[in-house]
Amino acid sequence: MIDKLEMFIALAREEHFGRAATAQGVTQPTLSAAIKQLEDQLGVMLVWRGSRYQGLTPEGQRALDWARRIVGDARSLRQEMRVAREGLSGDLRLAVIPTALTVVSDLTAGYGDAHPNVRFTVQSKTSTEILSMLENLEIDAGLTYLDNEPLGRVTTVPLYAERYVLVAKSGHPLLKGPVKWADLAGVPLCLLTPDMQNRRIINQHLSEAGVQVAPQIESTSVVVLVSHVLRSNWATILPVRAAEIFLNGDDLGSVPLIKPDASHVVGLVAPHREPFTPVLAALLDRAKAVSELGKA
Amino acid sequence: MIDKLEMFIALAREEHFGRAATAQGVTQPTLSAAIKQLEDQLGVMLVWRGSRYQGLTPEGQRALDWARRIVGDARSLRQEMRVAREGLSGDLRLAVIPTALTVVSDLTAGYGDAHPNVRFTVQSKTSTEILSMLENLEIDAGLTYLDNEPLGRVTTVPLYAERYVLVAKSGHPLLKGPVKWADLAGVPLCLLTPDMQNRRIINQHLSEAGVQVAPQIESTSVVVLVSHVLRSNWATILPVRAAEIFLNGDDLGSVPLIKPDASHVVGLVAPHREPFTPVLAALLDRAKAVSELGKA
DNA sequence: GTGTTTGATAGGTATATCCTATCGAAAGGC
DNA sequence: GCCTTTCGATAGGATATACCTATCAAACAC
Repeated sequence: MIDKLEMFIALAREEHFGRAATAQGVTQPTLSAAIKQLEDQLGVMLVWRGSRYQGLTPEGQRALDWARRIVGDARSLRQEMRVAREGLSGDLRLAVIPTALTVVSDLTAGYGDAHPNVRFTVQSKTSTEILSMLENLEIDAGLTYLDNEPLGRVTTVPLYAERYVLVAKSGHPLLKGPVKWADLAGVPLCLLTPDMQNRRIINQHLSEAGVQVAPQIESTSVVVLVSHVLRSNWATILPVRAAEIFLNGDDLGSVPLIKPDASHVVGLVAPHREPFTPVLAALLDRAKAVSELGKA
Repeated sequence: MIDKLEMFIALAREEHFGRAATAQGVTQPTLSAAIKQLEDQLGVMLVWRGSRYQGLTPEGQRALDWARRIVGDARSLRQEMRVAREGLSGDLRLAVIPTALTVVSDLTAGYGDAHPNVRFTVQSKTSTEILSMLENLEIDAGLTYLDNEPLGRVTTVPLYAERYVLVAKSGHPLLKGPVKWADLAGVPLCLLTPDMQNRRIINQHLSEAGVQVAPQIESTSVVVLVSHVLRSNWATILPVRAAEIFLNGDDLGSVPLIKPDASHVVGLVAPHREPFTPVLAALLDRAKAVSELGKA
């Protein structure tokens, strides 16, 4: 039963029998049979059938919610028993927005010492991807914005409030002192791609300041932005936490962006499943410990 | 996996391999093997083994919590799919304290008309039995006291506040007007057995009024109490809701018990499992509709 | 039309499940 | 102290389930 629910979740995620089967490490006929058996046992059709996958029926959608919960709880049970057996261990899968990647080390630093048997897997993803991966049980926790987009049924630990700086090569004319958002009109910029929430936030502040931008370079990676800034006169806008790792040498400079003094809360999100698994509970504790904001 | 968790729950409940196997409709070797496989899969010992059942290990206790949740959710999934298939139907298992048995018809009256395919099974149980049956998934909801004993993780809908009356054969000298608890010293009484919470509540009020009682008749059934009252000069103490069904004729009389004007809240309790199954959600709605108290 | 993609079907084999029968250890009766 | 009963584990065998490979039929792309 639980195996079939896992396959059902995989099918809903991949929207493709063959891919879902591969993801589950079985062959396509096995997965097809499993879905059919699930439908027989539940007595309802879960998937619209044509010659190809055509989405879930309404019942399938409701069943998916239960399946996610049941499978998630079953994994929690197994994990908790493994912890009882061999102490905190296993793999903790994180997905993180690009501008918060440097914060991961704040979390792992203390954690890794205390629990050397816990491995971390960190992926860089957009905030919407993070939420959907959380739903699909593909990650255990995420690091993303807490105050902007609807989050769903999750536990959150606020970590810090993003503040923005303009980053450019040393000597750039705007690096003299704090820069207003409105001053950026006409400044050549490179920014994250518009599917990233950070970019949407920046767009919003720019447009509120009456500035139109058409960045010459867009990327999903902060490293790409900074390396372009280093080799040209382009500037970029980054949260302080994302920028400071590049500011050790003399090549780059940064100044605060003001008016408004924008601030967006970033924090840890995890599925809300009481009680938390020990590995996740330890991560949440660690997050609360390093948080700059009020304890949740 | 889920079947094994069901067997594990049954074993924890019955504390006996053979009985648990019977309860699950399998033979004892099958259940023994299932538990052993569960232990192998989880990699921990769940049950203290001797030549007989000796309780759960600490890991077994934790696993039991998860097992209850997983099995409960799996049942919810199946029930919700059945409802999607054939409308509200199935069996709704209730356990009720004896003094609230007459209230069940308030709930079922409207419910049965709207959903004729839902069957009710109603058992009379003590409040502690109700909570443990709720935990063990043996019932879907209960009717019990809400304000006295710790309830655990459940949803509650308050229904009414119990008020107490003295019930005796017409002509009994105490039936002239309201009776104080303190007036009951020396009055021959028959009461519920001390394992019932109602009796503990009554004992408390009596002892606070300085009255010692040693009932000649104790029973777990209100009917037994009333039939004794009818045939003798004994009196009994009952909540109004439990007494009024017997007060239609002229044979019995009742007067309020005052000083203090005791009041204890009775209501519906159900496992807290979001979202609720449709059948249970309908019952909770019905309970809120007939509640005399503030809506929860 | 032709080739490709996609999910369903068929058939065979390994595995898992569940039963009956029986055993050995511990507990209980007298 | 010995005998009986209770309880859970074990053994062996029949049945059901799960999963694979190979193949098919329908829909789509061009």
